[in-house]
Amino acid sequence: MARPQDPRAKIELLKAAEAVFVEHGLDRAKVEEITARAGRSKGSFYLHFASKEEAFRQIVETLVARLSSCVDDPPPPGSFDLEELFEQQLQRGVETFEFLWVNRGVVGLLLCGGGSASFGYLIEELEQQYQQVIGRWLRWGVAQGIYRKDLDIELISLALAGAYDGLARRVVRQTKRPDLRAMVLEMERFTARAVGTFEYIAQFDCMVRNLERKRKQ
Amino acid sequence: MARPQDPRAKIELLKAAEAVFVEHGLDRAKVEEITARAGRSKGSFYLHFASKEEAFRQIVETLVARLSSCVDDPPPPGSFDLEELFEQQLQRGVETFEFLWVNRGVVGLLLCGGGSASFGYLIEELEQQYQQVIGRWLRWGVAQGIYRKDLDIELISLALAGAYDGLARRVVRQTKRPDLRAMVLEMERFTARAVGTFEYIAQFDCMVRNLERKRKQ
Amino acid sequence: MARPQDPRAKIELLKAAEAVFVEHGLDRAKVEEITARAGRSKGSFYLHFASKEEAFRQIVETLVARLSSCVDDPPPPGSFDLEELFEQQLQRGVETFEFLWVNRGVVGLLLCGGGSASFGYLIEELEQQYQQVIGRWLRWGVAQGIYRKDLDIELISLALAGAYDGLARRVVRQTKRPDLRAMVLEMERFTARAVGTFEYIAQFDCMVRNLERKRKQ
Amino acid sequence: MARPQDPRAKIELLKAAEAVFVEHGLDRAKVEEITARAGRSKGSFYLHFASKEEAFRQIVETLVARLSSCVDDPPPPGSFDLEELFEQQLQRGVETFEFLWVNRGVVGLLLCGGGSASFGYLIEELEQQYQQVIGRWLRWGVAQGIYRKDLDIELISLALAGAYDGLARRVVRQTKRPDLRAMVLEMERFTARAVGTFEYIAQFDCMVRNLERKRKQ
DNA sequence: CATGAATGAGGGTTCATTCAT
DNA sequence: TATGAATGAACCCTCATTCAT
Repeated sequence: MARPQDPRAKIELLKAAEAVFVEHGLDRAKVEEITARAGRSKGSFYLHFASKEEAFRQIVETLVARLSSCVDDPPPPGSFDLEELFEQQLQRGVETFEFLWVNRGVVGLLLCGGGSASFGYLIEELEQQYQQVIGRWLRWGVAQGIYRKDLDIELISLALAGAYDGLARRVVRQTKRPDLRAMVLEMERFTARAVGTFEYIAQFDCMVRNLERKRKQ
Repeated sequence: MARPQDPRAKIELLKAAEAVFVEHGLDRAKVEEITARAGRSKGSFYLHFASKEEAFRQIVETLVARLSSCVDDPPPPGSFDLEELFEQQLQRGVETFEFLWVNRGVVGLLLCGGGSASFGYLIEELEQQYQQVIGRWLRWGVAQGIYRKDLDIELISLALAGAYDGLARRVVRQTKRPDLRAMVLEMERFTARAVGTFEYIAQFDCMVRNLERKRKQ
Repeated sequence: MARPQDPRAKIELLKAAEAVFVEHGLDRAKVEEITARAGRSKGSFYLHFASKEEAFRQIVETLVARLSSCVDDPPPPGSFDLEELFEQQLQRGVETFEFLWVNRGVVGLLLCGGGSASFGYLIEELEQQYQQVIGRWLRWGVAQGIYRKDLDIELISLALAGAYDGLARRVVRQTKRPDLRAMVLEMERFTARAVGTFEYIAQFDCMVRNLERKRKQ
Repeated sequence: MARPQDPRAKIELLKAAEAVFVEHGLDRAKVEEITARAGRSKGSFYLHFASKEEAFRQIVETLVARLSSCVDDPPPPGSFDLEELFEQQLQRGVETFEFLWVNRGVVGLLLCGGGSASFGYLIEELEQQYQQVIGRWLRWGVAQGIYRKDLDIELISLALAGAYDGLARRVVRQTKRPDLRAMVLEMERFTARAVGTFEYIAQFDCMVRNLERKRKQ
């Protein structure tokens, strides 16, 4: 019977908070600016968040959780269709980068130490997780015979994680939407050449040509 | 403001400031903690720096300037000894990463958005600069016939800059000094495979073998 | 503001308010805690009280009013039965202390400056009133020839009011119900000795013995 | 070499704080008002006190400590000059009440629950301590044969402590300095009559007369 | 009338910066 | 020049009160 809670309130506050955090970082963001942008009173902020940090945490943790689910482990050993798998991974990659692009504000924040010294651990964990998945793919590729046997997995996964990481940083910094598909494809090609056997490189180029042909139809 | 007499004062303050900035970020760093660590008075800080931000700027700009000089453009067209050049670049890369390692505190700060939303432009400029140099090397390599002709220079330079960037981030985060030389060599190998012609890749492996042989003597 | 319908509401709110005020004092008591304890909405509080202070005032003023009626003036000059009078006063005193004990929460609050600097006047007035009644009894006793003629009424009434006051403070602070009758009786004995003539003291002891004999039957 | 700390600062702040706390109680006192009255900046308050509560605690604990030392235990068994002892105790009492009068602001605050629900324990402890000392004097007096043997020490000490307590409350509330000596003397007389044997009461009156005679010379 | 979401004034505390010594 | 005491603007958060439903 009481005034029903405005369902847009929290969403608008989160949106405003996101914008302000992106603009100023956690420490310089003012709760008052957040609420002003959301067109609400200062007090309303505390109806939805226990503190400024709490709102920040909510924003970045949500993002991290979604980014965390953006990578697949390699399939279990057994028969599989390489071309299909490649297409899947490419699709996955594009989706991920699209997600990054759409959320480039907060992602930028997150990649920059979380806007505050105290949230760096989040991105560190995420990057470590990514690097480990890459490591597993590398080992899988070696086992499949498509990647070179002499890879220093530790170093290469570091470099590859770094390459994707750096790419992500650059994407979120753009002002115009880049051709994300081309970008991911190029990264795949890049990776294939860096770690693939000569045979696989040829096979890879062939897969890419097939893919492009399909798309044009 | 006249130059103060005691030259150690500023150095000690900078050292302390660096440590405190690294630990807490610009916004949460307290001038008092800086001066306390430097064993100086709070007032002395303002004899050397106009403000907290100014000290921060000095620290990061100095670092950026030195990092900025860590890359060489490719040599002008004409004859050159590829092996010597490779060795030079390798050497350069190791030195750069050693510098990063030694200054890993501030570099980490810098890579994390400068510890505050307002210094991100510094690292952005630096990364852009690196990417451009990489782009020039790529074009040079293509012109030399050692890199593949079908490279999307824009994308590849982005990816490579990202890879080095990501590697740097991971290095400065380590607690134990990694084998930097192996790391740089691996990155070179990685790059060579990613962008080199098949011929060059073979030549590259050969160069690496020669190099290792020399080192052992 | 029309009288609200639900009469239990106000009672429950007053009970809850009393508890919360006793626990935290006026300033630190939160309206929300009061309504939560009363199982009502925050808004309902303002249907019954104009403000938090108003509720507080209502609680303490009610108490003060009832405490105010706990003392009798001495009887008019003329004949009277001293033993009966003594018994009446003793009874009255016990009832008063029982009332204090039952309401020890709010009484404690009231005696402690009203939980806030702004309600001290209430207790001051009450204590002054008590002191004056005591003064009248003293004068009456002197006139009756049962109290010593050389009493400094002003001072003695001050001391006696203080003694009862202090006793009240101690009673409301107990966790177990003390023997209130013994307490009041002791105070009466104490008073009798302090202000009575030697004759009256003997008479008093006799009255007490009679009383105790009656009670045992 | 730096600006020396103004030695009056803390004292002035304490004085101002005392006044403001007395006026409004802990919760309603504003740090800003304290510093304004002390003619200082708001920040200066925090150079001397960790928090508003801390300043409050300092003020009341100091007072309690001094009040705590205002009572003497009875002398050890053995011979002693009763008149001298009486004179000493009278003197002691007068000094105590003079101290209360001089500090009537804070004492009033203290007696009113410490101005906040959370400091009540201080006065409770103090009052308990006083009551115990009174109990020891009573036992001593009984042992000396000057107090009646049938005293309910527990109750009487409660009543006496209450009487002094109530007196103190009334004293600190006065606007004009009362005749403290007369007051204490009357309390002594009051006590003597309440608990003394008939013999002692006579002796007491005699001591008082001697004392008054001495004073007039 | 009853509800509880929304409001926003208010105040404690921090800390960069100034400045008297 | 060097010091560190003093300053006061800034800002988070609380909570009494209002009011739309």
